[in-house]
Amino acid sequence: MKIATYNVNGVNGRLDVLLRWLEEASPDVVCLQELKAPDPKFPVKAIEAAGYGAIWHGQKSWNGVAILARDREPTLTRKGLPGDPDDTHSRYIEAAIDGMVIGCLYLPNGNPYPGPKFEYKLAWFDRLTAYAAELLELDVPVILAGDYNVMPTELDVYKPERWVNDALFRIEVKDAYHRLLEQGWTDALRQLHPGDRVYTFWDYFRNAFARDAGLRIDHFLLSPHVTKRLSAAGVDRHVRGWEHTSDHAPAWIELSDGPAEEDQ
DNA sequence: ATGGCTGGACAATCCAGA
Repeated sequence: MKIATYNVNGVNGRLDVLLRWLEEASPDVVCLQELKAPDPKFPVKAIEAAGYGAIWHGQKSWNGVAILARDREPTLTRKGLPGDPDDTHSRYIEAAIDGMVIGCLYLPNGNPYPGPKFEYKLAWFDRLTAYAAELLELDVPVILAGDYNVMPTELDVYKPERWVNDALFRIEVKDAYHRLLEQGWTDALRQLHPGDRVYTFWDYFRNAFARDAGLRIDHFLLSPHVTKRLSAAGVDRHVRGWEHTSDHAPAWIELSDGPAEEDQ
């Protein structure tokens, strides 16, 4: 089973790129971020024509998350992160698929630091961490996938010294990420590629992709049940080289078959 | 170090992204 996460940076503006990648990569489940579209503008017909069922949580202009599942309908289990009823951003959606809980998240960028956007990022992170603890208590397979807007270590940044005061690399944010991991989650890509530079984002400026001036900010966090099944992880970085593409590339993991086989 | 690029909402620039 192949599960992907992709910050598509505009689901309508880049629909051609999304469909091309779906056709090529054929993931079973896809977590999308940055739809940049309100609910009625989600391109559900094109996605269904490509063979995917979908649930989505959109918003005008910004944010927006969705979960796609090949040849089936994801079962919606949650829209929006608990902990703040006044939060209007569409940044979390969750589904039950194949006996797993799959949370798709778009953590706030938080720039500029310092400021209210940075404070919102930290508060959102705290809410995610509190909710993640509840998910672990369920003792079922859970995947929290998406754009975390944090480079966890220096290995995840092309030039760490340039980013020390950026909201994606501030110590408060890295600490929050590590506190989340300490609950018992596994960073799937880092688990299988402990020493490699594997980026998921290259900005549009200064020819960043050609220079490989990238960041690793899209992550899969796996609960213990899922970690046991992790067989591969990677990034479809060539997609970042396509015309009219997102500034992120799709990242993916592969899982071996479910608990029945694992117990043999 | 900074400014560079891109899309969306608008109908000229501004905002947000990372």
